Amino acid sequence: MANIKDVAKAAGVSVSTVSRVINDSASVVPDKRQAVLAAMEALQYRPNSLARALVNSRSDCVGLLVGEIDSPFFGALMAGVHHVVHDSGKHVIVTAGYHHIDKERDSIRFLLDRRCDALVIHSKALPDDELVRLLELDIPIIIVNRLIRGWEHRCVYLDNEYGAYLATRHLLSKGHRDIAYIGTNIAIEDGADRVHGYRRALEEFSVPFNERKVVRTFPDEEGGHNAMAEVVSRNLGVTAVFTYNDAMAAGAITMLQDSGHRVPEEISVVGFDDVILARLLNPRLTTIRYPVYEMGALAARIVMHQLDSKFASADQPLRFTPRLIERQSVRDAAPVAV
Amino acid sequence: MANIKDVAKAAGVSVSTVSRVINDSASVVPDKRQAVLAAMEALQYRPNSLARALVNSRSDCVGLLVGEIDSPFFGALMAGVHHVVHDSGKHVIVTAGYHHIDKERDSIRFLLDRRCDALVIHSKALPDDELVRLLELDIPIIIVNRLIRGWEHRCVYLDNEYGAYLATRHLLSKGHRDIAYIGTNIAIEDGADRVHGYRRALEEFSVPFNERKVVRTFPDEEGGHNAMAEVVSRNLGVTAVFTYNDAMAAGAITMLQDSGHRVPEEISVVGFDDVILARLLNPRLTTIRYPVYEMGALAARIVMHQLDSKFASADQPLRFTPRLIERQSVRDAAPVAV
DNA sequence: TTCAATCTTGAAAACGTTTTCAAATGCGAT
DNA sequence: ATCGCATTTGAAAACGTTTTCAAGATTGAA
Repeated sequence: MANIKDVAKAAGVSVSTVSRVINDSASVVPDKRQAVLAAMEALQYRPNSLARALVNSRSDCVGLLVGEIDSPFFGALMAGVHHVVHDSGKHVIVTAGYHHIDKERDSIRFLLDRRCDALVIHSKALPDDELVRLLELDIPIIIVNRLIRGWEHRCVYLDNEYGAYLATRHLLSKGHRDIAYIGTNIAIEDGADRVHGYRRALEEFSVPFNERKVVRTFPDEEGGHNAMAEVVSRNLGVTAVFTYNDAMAAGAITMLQDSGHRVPEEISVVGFDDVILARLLNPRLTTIRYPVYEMGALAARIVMHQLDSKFASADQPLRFTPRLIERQSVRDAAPVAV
Repeated sequence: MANIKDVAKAAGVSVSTVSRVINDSASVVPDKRQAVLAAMEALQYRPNSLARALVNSRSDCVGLLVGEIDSPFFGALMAGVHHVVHDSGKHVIVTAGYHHIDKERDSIRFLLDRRCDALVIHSKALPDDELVRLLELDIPIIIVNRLIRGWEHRCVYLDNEYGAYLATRHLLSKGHRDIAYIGTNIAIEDGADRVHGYRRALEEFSVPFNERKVVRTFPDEEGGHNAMAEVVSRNLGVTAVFTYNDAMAAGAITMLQDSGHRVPEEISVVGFDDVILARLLNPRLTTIRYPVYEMGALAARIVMHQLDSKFASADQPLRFTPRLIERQSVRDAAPVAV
């Protein structure tokens, strides 16, 4: 592949001149400029971005760490980040941590080694202090979907407690009193927050919390399915279920329908996230809207602005408030229960 | 951030020695090695991968171009590629083309400029000759989900015609004779192939092809919804629908259910792709399995092997055969029709 | 103790850019 | 023609690595 020297030689000028026309960083007389342009075209020359990044110490890349690449939730996060970064003429490098501490660490190392100009990080597994050490680096970094005490200004997050509270309160207001919670078995903050929200709503309605009504499994469809089976087998007289995410809700619904229970006639279900899936399920899922696309976009806008104040600053609160999306998976509490 | 010189200074050795311990490319006496290791640790040194890539002319990155980042189909493709590339200790850089010619071109440029060692490309918009020009470059490149004449050995693709044939034949074998096809309005090879498969099955059953029974819209849920509405409004006595992909099938089903039609009792539906969604729809969607994860993994294995024959070669045919997945969205043709 | 063979080491060149700096050129005014 | 000034140019250094090469140190045998 042709390099800048080849172009210089072909155009009969020095490499400096070629560099100048590439970046038009200084004036070059018209005929030389033409010669350079022609040579670049003829040789199909493309500047080596690695060399360029090396000398500029700027790679024009924003690194993004997500949980999985293959998930609607992270898909929306990636899309939000991609969108604003591309609009700024920069690029995104995505890596996935699969909620595993070593993989998350490796991924962040990779992004740093690649000399990304800024980072947007979604980490579930890394401990706070390790993230803080990152934040102390002098590159723009935003943490998404997690709140680190003392670093609120660097975190774009959702009020998970309130989301769970909303969901549970909705069920309670429909007359449900025996509400199961299907949670994640990954030890992660938002998991704990959601349990808190669930408990707070219960308390508000003077419904005693019953540990047996909460089941924790892996937060995917299968996990939801298994958890639901477990709840049913416990025979707790449950009339409603609130799940950690929509995928688990989907699994729970499938399990219920397969075992002859009608949703929502017998059992109401509320999910969390409002991924595309939620609208397509049958019954359409009542859920908590998690504006993850917007949060990704905001995180990206913030780092872009920190990188270069020519990019619009995002004067928005970093804390997002979830919202209840009522669809068709909730009914008034029925006498029949499981 | 500390560089190799700082480490050398701190350890009291030359940069060459540091480099040697980093890569253990040559022997270094134990005490110096220890000193270097200690200095690296103390300075939190991480080699600059850009500089490294520059001199090695090897970036340890595989570039991947997909259609959208936020889609279950491409999610599976990315996951497949990610998986094998990571297992080989290399990294993936993903870009999205959004089925737009300029964006696809830019994305590929970006990956090439970044000096990716190899490329896996899913392109809908770029013309054949432009892709051929890429294939002629001397870096490993595999084209996914598209067949370029004369370059079969560089394309990992699905027999789309056969998939559509299978779907249509399934419907015909269940007694359906008035079968609508909801296709994509994007001018792309696989779109045309699927129409062919649909027509071939029709011919085989001596059912005349009726252009009015095919509606083309944007290949997403909304497109499917609109297309279905259009089909219904045409009053063609249709008893079954075959759609270009599962998202369109979801949209079509939603439209039918909202307008009081029962699926599959009145209308049968068959999708294409078998994304996660298909299993979760109600009724669960009968569809054509598109093994996109496997195809991504195969493409990745091939380029990895071309890069370095120490990676296992993938002795597999590059052409994948779709398979019918029977679930619950198809019934025998009913007398009532729309 | 000496010599050759082997190990270990550091200086310097290379990768492909951008940028600084000083030299060369062009131009208008005298 | 000459001077001064602004414009345009190229050589060289820099970015952070790896690698080649030759020199220096060490070892073992004679």
